Amino acid sequence: MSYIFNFGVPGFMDALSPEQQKLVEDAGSIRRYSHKQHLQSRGDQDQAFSIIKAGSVCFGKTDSSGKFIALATLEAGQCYGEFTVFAGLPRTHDGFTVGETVISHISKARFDRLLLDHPDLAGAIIRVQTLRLHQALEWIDDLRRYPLKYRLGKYLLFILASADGPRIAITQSDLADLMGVSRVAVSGVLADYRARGFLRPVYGGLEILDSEGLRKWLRSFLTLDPLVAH
Amino acid sequence: MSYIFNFGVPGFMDALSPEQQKLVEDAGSIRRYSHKQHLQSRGDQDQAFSIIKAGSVCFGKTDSSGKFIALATLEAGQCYGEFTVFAGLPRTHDGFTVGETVISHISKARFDRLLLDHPDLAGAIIRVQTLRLHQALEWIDDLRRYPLKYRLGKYLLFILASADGPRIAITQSDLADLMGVSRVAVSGVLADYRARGFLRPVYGGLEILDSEGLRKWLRSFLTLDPLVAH
DNA sequence: TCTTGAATGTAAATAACTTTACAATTGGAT
DNA sequence: ATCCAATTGTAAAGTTATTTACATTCAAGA
Repeated sequence: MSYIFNFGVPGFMDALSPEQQKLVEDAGSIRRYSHKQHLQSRGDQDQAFSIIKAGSVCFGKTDSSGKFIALATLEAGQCYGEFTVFAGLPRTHDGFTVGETVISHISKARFDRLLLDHPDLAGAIIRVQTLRLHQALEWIDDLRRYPLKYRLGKYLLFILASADGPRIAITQSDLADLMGVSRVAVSGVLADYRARGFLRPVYGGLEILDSEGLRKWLRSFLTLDPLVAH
Repeated sequence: MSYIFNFGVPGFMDALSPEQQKLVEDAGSIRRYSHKQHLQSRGDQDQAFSIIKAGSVCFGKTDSSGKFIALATLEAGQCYGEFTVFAGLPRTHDGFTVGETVISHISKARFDRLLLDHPDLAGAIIRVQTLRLHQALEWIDDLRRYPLKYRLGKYLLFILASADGPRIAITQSDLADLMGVSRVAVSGVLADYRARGFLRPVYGGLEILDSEGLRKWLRSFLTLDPLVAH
């Protein structure tokens, strides 16, 4: 899984040359975490740029009523903490590990120095942040324009593209958190997809049976969406 | 009005030093437009960075069914075209002028050279793009978490903050386009706000009567929102 | 002053989604 | 082999927003 607004957009590390990658990786200090360990809370003032070396991290926000909405689950190779380092913001999301996780942390001070010493990093950063902003605005349009019935299908195709088989390992509850809707709503859409022969729910995941059929069906609704056009 | 996801975030020009502003402004060529003149369509391949010198520009997307959803209306002093210049993307939105408008255009080639000659511009760009991304993610959370009843109030407070009086000049239809909902829904929420004494609809706009009352009322629902906390 | 297009207010039927609830199924642990 | 917690399927009632429709109000121009 990845930034759910961020499919098709390279992570920071991918946007860097091998030499730049080494520079950034060497600047960090390694820490290990167990499953479901708390990493940060929205509002925390610590500032650091972090690279996930193994495992994954789920980010989201919980309001006072206890409702959690996930923004993304980042996996090994991806980074977070850009907001604190690039814009000086406090932590914008709650974060916790999913599975045994290893993370390399770079303090803001150290990252700032890295950027001063290697101004060529700026180009990659601008490009990636701009692509992410673009994806975020596309997502906002999707949210306001299309019902869950179509958004979920689009999302599943994205997940499938980065999966290595027709099986997607995600519970309907987690899927609901990521789409920002109730589990019942997800369950209903999946039942509809099953009836159409697009997929088959299995315990703890989904098996996509006809991704091309799903894509074709979506294309007739999500008319201005090149991502589904593929 | 401004980027509706972007309140509190400086525009590019605001983030630059006076010398940098002059550099960027001097690089552009001026063009004049009449009211409701088409500027660009989603998918256009031309690449340029543009600064609105007078008037304003409305950006949004229209799908094949004809449904238009606005992203933002930018006013004098604000810029657009970052996606084409910073990330090489085609135009992401349809754009048209609102009122007599004057725009300064800088070609991508010229902007690239500007950035090469003045690498100190990169810091401001990174910061602004990161802040915008942050605002976009906050907006996404709002969309998924809160009903229109609360989102609209939050938006009105933002508009009010950059207005010079209690009167906001925007029709309910335009408000609906900006919120991505139907005019009827906006009308209903405004009727509710009127009943609560927060505002009074006037022809072609709104008159805010009790912004502090509205803020207080919102605060009890939008619990994790510092913007309303103010 | 009168006309006219734009904007507003409101109602009714429908669609999308939520919350709550409960039964059935699954897979791992003892 | 059995238990148990997690997951899934589904139903019902309520909320939010949509679409369509129509009457009313407003402001600007003839």
